[in-house]
Amino acid sequence: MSTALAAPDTAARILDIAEHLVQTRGFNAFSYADIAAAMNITKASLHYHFPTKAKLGECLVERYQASFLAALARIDATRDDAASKLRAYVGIYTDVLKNDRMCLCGMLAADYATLPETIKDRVRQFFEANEAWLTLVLQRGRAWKILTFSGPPVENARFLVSALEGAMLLARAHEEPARFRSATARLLGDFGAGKPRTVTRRTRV
Amino acid sequence: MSTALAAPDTAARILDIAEHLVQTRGFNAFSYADIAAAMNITKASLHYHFPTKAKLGECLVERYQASFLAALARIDATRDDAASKLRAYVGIYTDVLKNDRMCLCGMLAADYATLPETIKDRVRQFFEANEAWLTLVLQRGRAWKILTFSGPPVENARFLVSALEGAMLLARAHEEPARFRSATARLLGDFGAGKPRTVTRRTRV
DNA sequence: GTCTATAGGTGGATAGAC
DNA sequence: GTCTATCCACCTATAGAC
Repeated sequence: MSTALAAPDTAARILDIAEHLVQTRGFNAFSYADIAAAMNITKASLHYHFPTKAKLGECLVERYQASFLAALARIDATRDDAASKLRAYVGIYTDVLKNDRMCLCGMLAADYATLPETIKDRVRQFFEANEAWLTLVLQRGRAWKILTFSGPPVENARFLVSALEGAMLLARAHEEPARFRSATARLLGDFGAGKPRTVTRRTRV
Repeated sequence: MSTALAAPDTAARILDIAEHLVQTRGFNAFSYADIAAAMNITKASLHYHFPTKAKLGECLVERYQASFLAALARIDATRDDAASKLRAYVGIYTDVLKNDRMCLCGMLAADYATLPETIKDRVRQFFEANEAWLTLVLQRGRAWKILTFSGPPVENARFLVSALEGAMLLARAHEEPARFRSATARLLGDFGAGKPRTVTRRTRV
């Protein structure tokens, strides 16, 4: 939120680069050497800021979740109805994919079995926070007759998260971001949160 | 299809173990040493059967796709209506997850950026074959008024695949296979392919 | 086909100078 | 905070004996 143009501190820059590497390659497919090369410093220097790769991973998820929760708070502050909130939520994922990245925690979910316990815990916590927020949005959206869906809100929230993560995963594998747009349009439509005004044309049958 | 009880040949056993490792840990988180230890042979012996890890990966996807296509052919041969076919298709994924495995190609989709080109090609081919089969099922299912959905069949097929992969991914991270069941029930219901008779109880609102 | 032995590289991590 | 230098474990892969 600061308007200062000061260069980010070293720890933050390390996290930026590591985050990008994990989101594109996975936790087991990047090394301290990769980060060091990108920053023009040595591997040893990295260990001063993050003693182990496990610690680095923990900080990575922690920061990612904080930034995600901040985005959710902004949505709550700026969007009135549940449909608009849902569209904004999907928009977060869309922005992530725009940079050819997978969701950090979606990627870590694939690496899950190989992660240190501390990181596993934080990944689960990330998804639970997402589901909790979505559950509230769905509950209220249905109560106010803005959103339409059947079944318990929490199950629909979980379905939304997994469908979005899966759509990101496949869109990346096909190198076709358009597949993600198609999936989200369908998802939002199912919940009665589509945006008919800005849709270019609606395919019929 | 043979009824012989002969021990599988070495190459096949290697593939079995490698497949399990990739499905649980990912392509970059297993080594020849892991396979060698599980088989009580040396790493060098593995290289006789699969000269490089890239070749091993190719054979892995090739075999997986062949077995998947065979399963689809069995569905076509034994199931009449599109709804039943769709449920059987979801059943394949359910069986994979039962062994605490992720779909092989779903896992490789996460590792995608780090894969050799030859494996990338095969992964995409796997998903395209799935989408093609599903597209046909959806087309005919709607034509015969057995399945209900809106939009082009191919987009719905893609949505199904990505939603299933995402549901597997998240169910594994939460260590709760029940989440996958919930997601598939919802998916099948959306397409009018639910199985109301065997559902224990249907949650209402 | 499987072994021993080894090459050549990279992984995360540490010690200690500056 | 960053460096050089180094450690040891592990990686994929090969050569050549059996």
